[in-house]
Amino acid sequence: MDRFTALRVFRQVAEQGSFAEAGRKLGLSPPAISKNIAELEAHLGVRLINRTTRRMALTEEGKTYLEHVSRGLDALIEGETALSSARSSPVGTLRVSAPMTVALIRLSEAIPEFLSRHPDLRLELHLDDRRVDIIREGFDLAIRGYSNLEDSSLIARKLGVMSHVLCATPSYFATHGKPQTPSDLAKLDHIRFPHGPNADIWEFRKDGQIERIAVATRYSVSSSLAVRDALRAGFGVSLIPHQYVEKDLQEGRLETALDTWRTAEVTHYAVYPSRQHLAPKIRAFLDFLVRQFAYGRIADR
Amino acid sequence: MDRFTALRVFRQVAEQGSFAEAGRKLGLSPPAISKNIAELEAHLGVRLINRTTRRMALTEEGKTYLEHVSRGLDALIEGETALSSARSSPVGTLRVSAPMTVALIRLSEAIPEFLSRHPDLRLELHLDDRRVDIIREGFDLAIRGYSNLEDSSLIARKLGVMSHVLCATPSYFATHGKPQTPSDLAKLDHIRFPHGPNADIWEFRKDGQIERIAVATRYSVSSSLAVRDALRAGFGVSLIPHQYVEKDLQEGRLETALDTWRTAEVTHYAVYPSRQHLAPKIRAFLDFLVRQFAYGRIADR
DNA sequence: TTTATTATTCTCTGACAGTAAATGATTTCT
DNA sequence: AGAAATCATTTACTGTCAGAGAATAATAAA
Repeated sequence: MDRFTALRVFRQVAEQGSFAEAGRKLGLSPPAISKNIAELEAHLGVRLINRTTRRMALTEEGKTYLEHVSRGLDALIEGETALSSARSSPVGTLRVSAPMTVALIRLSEAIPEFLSRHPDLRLELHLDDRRVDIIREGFDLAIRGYSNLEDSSLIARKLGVMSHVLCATPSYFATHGKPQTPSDLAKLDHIRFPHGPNADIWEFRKDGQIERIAVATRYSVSSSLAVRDALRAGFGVSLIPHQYVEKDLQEGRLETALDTWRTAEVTHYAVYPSRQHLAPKIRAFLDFLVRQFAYGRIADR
Repeated sequence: MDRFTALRVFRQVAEQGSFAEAGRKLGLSPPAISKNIAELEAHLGVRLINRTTRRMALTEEGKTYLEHVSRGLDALIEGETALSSARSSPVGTLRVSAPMTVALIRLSEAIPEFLSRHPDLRLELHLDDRRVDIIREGFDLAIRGYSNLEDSSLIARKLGVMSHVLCATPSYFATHGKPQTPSDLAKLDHIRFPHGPNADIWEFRKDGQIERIAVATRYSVSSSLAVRDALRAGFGVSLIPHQYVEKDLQEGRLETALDTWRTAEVTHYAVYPSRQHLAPKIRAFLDFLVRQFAYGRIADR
């Protein structure tokens, strides 16, 4: 028996005082009403409605049951309406995990405007270079710089690719010699960034040819911004996203090398649990991300 | 979709934190759990549970929905338990309609004991010689002295037969002459009781022979007890249930006539709306009635 | 690695909710 | 008064759907 409709029928009948009228309101045939009431009574073992063909009245038990049923149905319906706003517009709290540096470079400036565009949205942005378990920790979305996450049942939306450049200060190159081939790097000091796929091996590609350099380093630091600081201080060379050192290159603080070689790339993904019934708040943030990274790509020029 | 089970599944999954475990508790297979959740989400257009094969967590919307669902289901379950007592023992208020005189003769003495036997029962006994519409006026049961009520959809339980006697005061018979045949009644004063099938025609039967007397009367009164009072005052003759004048006959205040003729009978019925899911409180009162009328029949001897 | 558990998809089947037509009962209209 | 209309219910009947079973994919633990 479909209890839910039986209960709705019961309430409607009680309100209308008529089987036929209840049937009309609910879009059901009179036999359906009869059957629902009869089955509900059979299930409860209690007569709810005294009725002849012409008159009907709730029994005492029917009246008490009706009160509970009404409260129950109202709560359930209220629950649906509570969700209807979440289904149609971005509301609620959005929990997002993102790597520190990406967030600082790509997002943090634009977030205030994003939030002011969605006044009913609250954002919890957790900046963390860890690879978080978004289900366990309850994140709606995470940004990741890993490319090999297609296996999971999660959905990964590609946001953009960050090309890396090899660079150091002009003076460092002046004293240690500017490398002409990847193998020249062996003589230099490497600053290591432990996250990402290129932590311990730097790859350089040109014309189908691949050179791999083992990273030997005295300084490993898990933030690209700290890597940049070390570069600026003239400590050595490193691979770093072009974006992060754009200004330094323009203003001559840093200098690139091996420009003709293609090297490491980091592809950023937005990862979220499911494509089905994607909440508008997630949808909105996804769109925001895509826009931000697209804009960033132009700035990469 | 069966919303009721879907909601129960949803709550169980949320409580257990596992689809499989919820399935075990509810006696459903894993696919059934999956499907229920998926269909519920489809109906709402909202993702309620983020899940991989190994981990699951309610979404923000899922959490708010769960609260409503829990409240709703609790109310419904509470409603069922509220009825369970009414299904198993006589509790609540019992509304009964009965003719004044029958109630006084057969019931009122015994009712206190009946009520003390069922401490959770309240009785509203409406004494009214009217023929009430038990559905419209919300009675659980009515006692009627009419025999021709088999047509209705109501249930009629035969309680007992009251035989009538023709009587008057000895002095009345002395002055007006004691009737030897029904036709002798024409000369006497008739006290009329308007309810019942024998209001205007008195029938007398003997040996397959039927005599009918048209009642011509100056005094019609709708209570048998008032008829008795008029008889005692020597106003005339009347047909009255033997039971009502038992003492008067024993003590010589009244006297019967035409004893060899069979005359009017009133059959009393207990009438109630339905045999299906008969409430214990009604059941108990019915049993009480049957017992009372059976006892009364013995007293008729 | 293997093994075990979990969620999901697919296919299939029995049950069942609903409809239409017919019946019985009662009220209201003419 | 009778006739017509409305109402609840019963009886077939049908299309749908909820659930089980087997198979698959994903993940965690041993």
